[in-house]
Amino acid sequence: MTHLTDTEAAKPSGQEIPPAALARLTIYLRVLNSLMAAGTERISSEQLAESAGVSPPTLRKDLSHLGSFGTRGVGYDVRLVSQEISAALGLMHEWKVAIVGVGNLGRALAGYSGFSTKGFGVVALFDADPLVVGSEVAGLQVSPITELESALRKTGANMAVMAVPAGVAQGLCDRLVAAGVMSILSFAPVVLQVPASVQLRKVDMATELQILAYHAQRAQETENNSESSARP
Amino acid sequence: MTHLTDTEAAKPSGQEIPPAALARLTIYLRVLNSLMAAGTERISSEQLAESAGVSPPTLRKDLSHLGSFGTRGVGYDVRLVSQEISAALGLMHEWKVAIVGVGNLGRALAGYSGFSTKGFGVVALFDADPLVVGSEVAGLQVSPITELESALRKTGANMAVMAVPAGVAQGLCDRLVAAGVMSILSFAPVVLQVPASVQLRKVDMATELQILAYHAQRAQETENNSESSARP
DNA sequence: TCCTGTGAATGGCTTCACAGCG
DNA sequence: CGCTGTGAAGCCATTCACAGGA
Repeated sequence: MTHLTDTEAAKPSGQEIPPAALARLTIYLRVLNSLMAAGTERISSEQLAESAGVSPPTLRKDLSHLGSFGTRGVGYDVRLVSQEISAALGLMHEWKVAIVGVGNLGRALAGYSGFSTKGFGVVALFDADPLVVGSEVAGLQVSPITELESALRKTGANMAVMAVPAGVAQGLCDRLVAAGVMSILSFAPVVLQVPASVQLRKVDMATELQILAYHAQRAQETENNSESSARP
Repeated sequence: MTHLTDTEAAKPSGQEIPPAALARLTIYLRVLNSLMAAGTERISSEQLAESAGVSPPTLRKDLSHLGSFGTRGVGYDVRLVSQEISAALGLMHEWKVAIVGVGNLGRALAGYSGFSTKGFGVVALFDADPLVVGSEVAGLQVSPITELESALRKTGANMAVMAVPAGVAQGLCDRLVAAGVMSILSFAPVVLQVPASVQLRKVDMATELQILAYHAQRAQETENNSESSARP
């Protein structure tokens, strides 16, 4: 009753992939690609699951969201599964990415080799600093932030990565949205408000470290407790 | 029946905080700290929830994991809640962080101002490149990777951030674990294998972009379908 | 009366065991 | 016979509506 989009009901292409499964699919894709580079042609769910750090049933269930393309009694064709995941994730054509903010982080992102090999191409760089504007980074000339809208249109960028200070993030984010960018990845340590139609993802190092600190503290407390409370 | 650790059942201090709630708590903390800097002393769950981008019930439930320190009919004391979250996350004492890999990314991380103000201090930098070793980054001298173990011991680092190429990540990770580091944040685009006792978190830009691509593709397909399918 | 705190219900993810096909 | 594919069950977390106190 919930999904009315099935025209044939043969392949689950209209189904939405659960977020947790989606994140894992990207991991499988990476493992498969490195297997392919190493010349491996076939792999079982058990081996692939171990390489990806998940349980075999989880792996099979995740792949089943895309369809059934394994060979029973044998395993998976590495190239085929890689291709199917790529297709499901929308990586068959290249996405054009603009990087906003060319500090150390922006430079690191611009030079990230994983970009070009995996369906993403950096097409524009922006910065507000006059000393940085005009310089060449990773083969691209840095544009002034004043030209954001025009350069986005000219390059046809449809994704943006924000590597800017917290204070200016929301303003730039609004400009990106107004310019028609529907997918944004932000490294700025602030909560950004965007319309529901825009996909926003956040990478936040402070959050990650704080989560680690929480677990580390818990581990220490448990240790202390088991020291002092020698009693079942 | 599940939790047998309650000695008094008054304050939920022995309870484990659900992962999703934990991640949100770090966001609340950031919002609260910026409110505090702005001089705000009180805030309602509704306002705080909006600033953090969550629903009010979610916020209240999350905070209830730490105890009850709001005033009914009034709201929350900004400073108090900030302090409680900090205590729960283990941020009352400073964690000593070593950064492994001083490329553009490592440099960006070393210079990240959020570190010092929020319970984390960078105490050591490592790199394999002889050209980088010995140089000063963010007020610290870069040590050669050969001195990893000795420098970790000397500085008392108990957390590590890895900003290294995929190929060398597992080897360095093993060395960190062997040296007693129990909390690792990795930016390397590979699946790292660690003992269950070690907390490993991963930040993966490729994964984030791929997830964005998936949603962007879905949005496009939906758009196309509603165009062409006037009626099957 | 207001806003917080929480118990109950919903929904989704993971796990399991078995069916299905090469 | 081996390994994949999947339906069903169990479990966990989030969500909601209401109770509870200042």
